[in-house]
Amino acid sequence: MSQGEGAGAAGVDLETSLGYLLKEASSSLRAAMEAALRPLGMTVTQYSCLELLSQRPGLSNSELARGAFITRQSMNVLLQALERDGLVTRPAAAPVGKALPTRLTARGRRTLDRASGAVRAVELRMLGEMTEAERAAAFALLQGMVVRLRGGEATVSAPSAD
Amino acid sequence: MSQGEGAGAAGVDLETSLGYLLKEASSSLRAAMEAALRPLGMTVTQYSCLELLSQRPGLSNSELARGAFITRQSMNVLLQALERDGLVTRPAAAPVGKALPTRLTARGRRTLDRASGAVRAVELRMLGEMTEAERAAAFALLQGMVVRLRGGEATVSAPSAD
DNA sequence: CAATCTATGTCAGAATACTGACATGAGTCA
DNA sequence: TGACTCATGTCAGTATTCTGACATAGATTG
Repeated sequence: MSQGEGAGAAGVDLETSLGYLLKEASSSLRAAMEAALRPLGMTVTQYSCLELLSQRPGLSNSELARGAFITRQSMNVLLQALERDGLVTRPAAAPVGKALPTRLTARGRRTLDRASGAVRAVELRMLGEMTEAERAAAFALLQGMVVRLRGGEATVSAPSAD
Repeated sequence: MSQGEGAGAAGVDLETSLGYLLKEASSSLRAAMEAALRPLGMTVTQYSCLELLSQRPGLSNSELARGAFITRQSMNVLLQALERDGLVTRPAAAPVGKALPTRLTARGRRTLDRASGAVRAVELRMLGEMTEAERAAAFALLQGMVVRLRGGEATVSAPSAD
């Protein structure tokens, strides 16, 4: 049966699997981002958090966690560190409910600006010579995969970001 | 200017970023695989290791680590557990060099067979109604990204054709 | 032959993310 | 109003992965 080399029938052929290649691409991207952010003393997750806050000010801890694809507990630890370092601010009390709207400080924005350039360079390198049509095709194909994997769930619900 | 909502010029627009979408897709795939493997009491990394060993018997610890996109130290921890549970075997002494060729046991193969079906179902769901041409296109596009990301690190040159 | 380089396996500690749990605030519904 | 459900923030413990370090085996090089 599939006991020798060729395990392509019952299993997933790693040579041609889109899932495996997707993981490889994501791993490569993460490694490249880590290398680009290391000189700035920043991790990928920290950058993701700051970038999210830049484009969607006032996101709560849970919303940031979903946007960075980690749990809200992990994001909470990260936010506490960022708050301690003066990169973000959170009100002591929630204006409504329990959600604490987080915002970048001036220092946080400056830190993000440096990192954002490095990350954009990585993304540009990744895109390379891809044409606009190819980028659009890749975007559509990946989006389709996400939709089917999640069963048609939305990504990050964008609340009224003031 | 770019400090409010629309930070599309200096940074990376998360709404249209292929990198962000790539991370989202990988996260979705991992979550789906975890959900599929949880009933079997197996993690994604464990499955990756067993699948690699099935298709490439005799891979060493370091080779498995590269194939699963983790460090060889982490893979070593995983292999020790798999060996303890009787799913894989490693010779006590290296036949050549220091590399220890790892192989699946009968029990490991049975465990993998169950998991492999579950994972293949996830991949099929991810592919959905994609045509063969679309799959090939996605594969080629992702492969290109990997090549460019792994390629130059200091040189952002990337001789563009346009 | 000897020195050097590279790759590997492994141990130990640190960093990161996750699961479990609890209390709180808001919305829903009888 | 009161019970119920859901989402959130947070604490605590666990699990996984990473970085650093060391010794060893083979290849390379002079």
